[in-house]
Amino acid sequence: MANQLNLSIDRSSPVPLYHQVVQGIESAIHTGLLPPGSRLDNEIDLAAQLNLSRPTMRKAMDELVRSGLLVRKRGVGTQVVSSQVRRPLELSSLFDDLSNNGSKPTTDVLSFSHIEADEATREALQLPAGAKVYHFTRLRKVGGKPLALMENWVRDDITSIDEAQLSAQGLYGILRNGGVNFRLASQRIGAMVANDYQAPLLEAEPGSALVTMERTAVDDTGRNVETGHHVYRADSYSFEMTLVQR
Amino acid sequence: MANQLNLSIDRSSPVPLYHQVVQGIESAIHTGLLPPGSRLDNEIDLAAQLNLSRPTMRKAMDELVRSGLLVRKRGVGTQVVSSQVRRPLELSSLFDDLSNNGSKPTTDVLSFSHIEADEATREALQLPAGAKVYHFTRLRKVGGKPLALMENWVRDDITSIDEAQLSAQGLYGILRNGGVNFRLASQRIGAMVANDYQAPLLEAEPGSALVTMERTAVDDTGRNVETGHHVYRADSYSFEMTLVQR
DNA sequence: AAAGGCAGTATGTCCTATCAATCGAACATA
DNA sequence: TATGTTCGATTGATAGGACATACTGCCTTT
Repeated sequence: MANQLNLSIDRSSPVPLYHQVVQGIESAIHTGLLPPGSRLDNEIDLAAQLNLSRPTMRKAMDELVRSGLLVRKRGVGTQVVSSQVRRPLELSSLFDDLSNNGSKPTTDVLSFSHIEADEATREALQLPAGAKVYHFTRLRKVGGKPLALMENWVRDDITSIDEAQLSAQGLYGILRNGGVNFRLASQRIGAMVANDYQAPLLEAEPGSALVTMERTAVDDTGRNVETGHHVYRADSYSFEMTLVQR
Repeated sequence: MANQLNLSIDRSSPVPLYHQVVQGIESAIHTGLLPPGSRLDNEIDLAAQLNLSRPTMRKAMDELVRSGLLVRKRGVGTQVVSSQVRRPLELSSLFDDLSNNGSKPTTDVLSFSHIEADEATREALQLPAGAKVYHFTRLRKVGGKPLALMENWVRDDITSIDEAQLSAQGLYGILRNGGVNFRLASQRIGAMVANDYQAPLLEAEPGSALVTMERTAVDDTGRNVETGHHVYRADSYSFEMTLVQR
């Protein structure tokens, strides 16, 4: 059952070969060339078809398995997951998500200060006593409708931040431009009801449901760069993710 | 800077070598032998110290990077993430999580039926018209306090389920015993306020905040085995996870 | 006809080997 | 002094081979 997924591999491209394969198979799945439930050729044949080594092919398939598009079973084979899977939850910012989605998010900076970190912030960002941080609250709107209320604390020894930047682009964009390479974030998602401060800002009724998210992000040098408490209107936002068995 | 993380690798063990390394480094981090922020020896030296090949060592470190315990930087090295990271969100059930946590969860089966799947369920489980499913609602308590209200639909062509089983153990345990190997799940987390049906069952005030979760789980043959809508008391439950940059 | 064993097939693990890309610091130069 | 520049160190990518293990279906045996 040779399913010709005529991918073209460009060896002069700076994109790693395994990643080209990932993209090729992803698009084959999305275009329907590889329908849900269909079986792929075995790793060795696929590698031979594309003139790749088996480890390279396996690395590509590993990624696809981890991202939830494929399932593998020893002795049997590899097949496309039957249902439409969603993108796994990746390390990205709300601003990026909305922008990639074609929306045009806007940001109101509600407060901005450069202050000495309190104990909780020092704990979250692993800062010594007396260290200063940027502290600000923002209201994110999309299509004129408020979506999220965000409060953040950012260490100040990486790049400087001002109010104008925060209005124009997302926090993660600013920090990336400042040379920060994010590697991971730990976050906690919960729920609460809108209080009298949040409700009018989000143009919601007091007592309506909000999704809460607390996040601390770490860069490639191991520093805790940023921590924040965000709330989202529950009727406009939820977290989608794909979990993969290890 | 040779940090002797005197791991012992047992080549006769059925546990893969790379996984032994993962466990060894994990425990070294948790016991403080590898303090946060410390740098590991380079991959080649580590591999030599443990008499492993570099790819095997790399595979182990890949897992640790993906799980958020290590950060790597080309040309520089690998170091332990400074903060205490939480376990990444894995494919597990609430029952397992609570049991592993030392709690003793109990389950009240509120309703149980074996019915023809409605359209939404057929869509979620990719079932043909006329297929039957198990449908049930459960109330999960821990320490006598209600925590979660769960409604599930399970395809009936894998293993049979009855009310007694559901009272005694978690759904995932039943299905695993029935030969199901879960591979992935896609889920969506949001928020709502407790309605008049949910509130008394959860012993919460109507209008209090609930965390909502919808999940569909897929097994190693690509079948959508189970889908469910769960709500949790927001004051007792939240989702913690670690996101890793790809 | 049912049960058990066997072989084929596919993924899982592990190895040696080599080159590329990138970072940081030491060094040389204007 | 300030600014490039080179180079060692380290991770990233790719190749190809060997053997292990698990699943499926077929065939044999009872």
